[in-house]
Amino acid sequence: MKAYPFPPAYRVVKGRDFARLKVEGKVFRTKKLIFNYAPATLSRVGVIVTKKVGNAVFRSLVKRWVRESYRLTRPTINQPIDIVIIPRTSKLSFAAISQDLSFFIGWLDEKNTH
RNA sequence: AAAGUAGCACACACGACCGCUGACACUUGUGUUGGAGGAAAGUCCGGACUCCGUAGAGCGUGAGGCUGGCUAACGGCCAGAGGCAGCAAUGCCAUGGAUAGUGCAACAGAAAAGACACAGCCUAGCAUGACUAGGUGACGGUGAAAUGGUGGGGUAAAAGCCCACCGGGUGGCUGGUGACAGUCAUCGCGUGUAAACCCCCUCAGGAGCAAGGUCUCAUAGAGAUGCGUUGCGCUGCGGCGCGUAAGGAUUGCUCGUCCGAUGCAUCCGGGUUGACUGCAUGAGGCAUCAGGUAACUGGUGUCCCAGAUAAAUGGUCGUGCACGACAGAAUCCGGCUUAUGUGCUACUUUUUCG
RNA sequence: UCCCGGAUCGUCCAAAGGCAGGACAACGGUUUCUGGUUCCGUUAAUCUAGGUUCGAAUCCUAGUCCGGGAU
Repeated sequence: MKAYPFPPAYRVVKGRDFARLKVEGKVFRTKKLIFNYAPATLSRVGVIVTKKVGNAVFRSLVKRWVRESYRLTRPTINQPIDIVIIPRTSKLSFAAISQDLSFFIGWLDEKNTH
């Protein structure tokens, strides 16, 4: 049994889903990331990295960081939810992304219990 | 040792665990194995490949431009010629034609391509002048550029007018495949700009993988092909003119070509979304032998080496060091250009020591 | 990914290879008791680097940035 699998089903892929999350979803912001989220039947994640973040190499690295940190924190999500993560700045690191993501999930958990 | 010139190589490595992605196996969720670059970049050139049969012919337009070779092709590469820069190693050059023609050369300057006028110099005349006639040709605050240059002879004053050397044009001879070089004779020889128009030579049909092809699903009509018919006037019954229709299409224009109004018959197509395909065995890599100064070519052996589609290479730990620059494939190749870290080799100049 | 177009004062536009001009804006003055209007003046630019040319915003080459089209 795999501990932290991350198959393609766990990703937001369709352009329609991105548009739906943008219109119907709610927004949560930290200093470095923006989270668009909405309830779903299966928890999924998507990443949008704009050109102001950096060049192609760095954009691709940021996407890998986001996916890796999501893969590791996904078991802590209690309610199924779709998330689109949008980095806001070029001052990023893997540690910062992980910290913000787990903070967002903790905030979400607390909100649902109340 | 310092400064410089040219070329080549590498692009953090290894191991463990957790993940991503292609292929192949079988026990269908495991295993084995492959997984970014020298520039993947810019999209600046050249091709392959695909579609457009209204893609033909001519003109135009665009690109290239010393010579010979290489190449699928090129604006690329190699070997040379000439010129420029540098003490040198070496580097750079859109480098055909300015007597085929046209244009332009601001300001300044007498004059900017017409060698004339103006100013000057000289001679002659008598009216002795701010004069007339003739000779002369670059001397004259310029200018980016001034009618080949320097020196001498010559003359009334001068001038390729004459001579020597240098430069240039034309013709011959020699060497070279050739660009060109050398040499002899001859001509006293009217600027620059062709990255201005242009002339000459060479090349180019257009669009681009979001090209193009196949399938599924839903919706509802339009298209293709073939055959026939089509008005009026003249008539020698072959045709001719007018009209429908002085129209439309053909990715710059012309010619040429095609279409057209209506009836019948036959056939079934179009767009959207998604999937598959195009799509990785190639003008391929490596080794070696042969030919060639070289670029490159040929033979033999061997290898298969990314293929995604919100888009695959990351995270953690350990060890080592130079502590890791520029930077991410998207149809594929050959170049060019730009960005960029480290190391090595050869050569040049200068200095010091032996 | 493929294919196009552009870059001139702070802004919007001009400019046959020969002094970069106009409008608005800004600033200073004039007029007014003050402000506005009017009038006068000033400041201010050729995306960058090379090349051709006597001379480049203009011609050529390379780069940088911005914008557009094709799903």
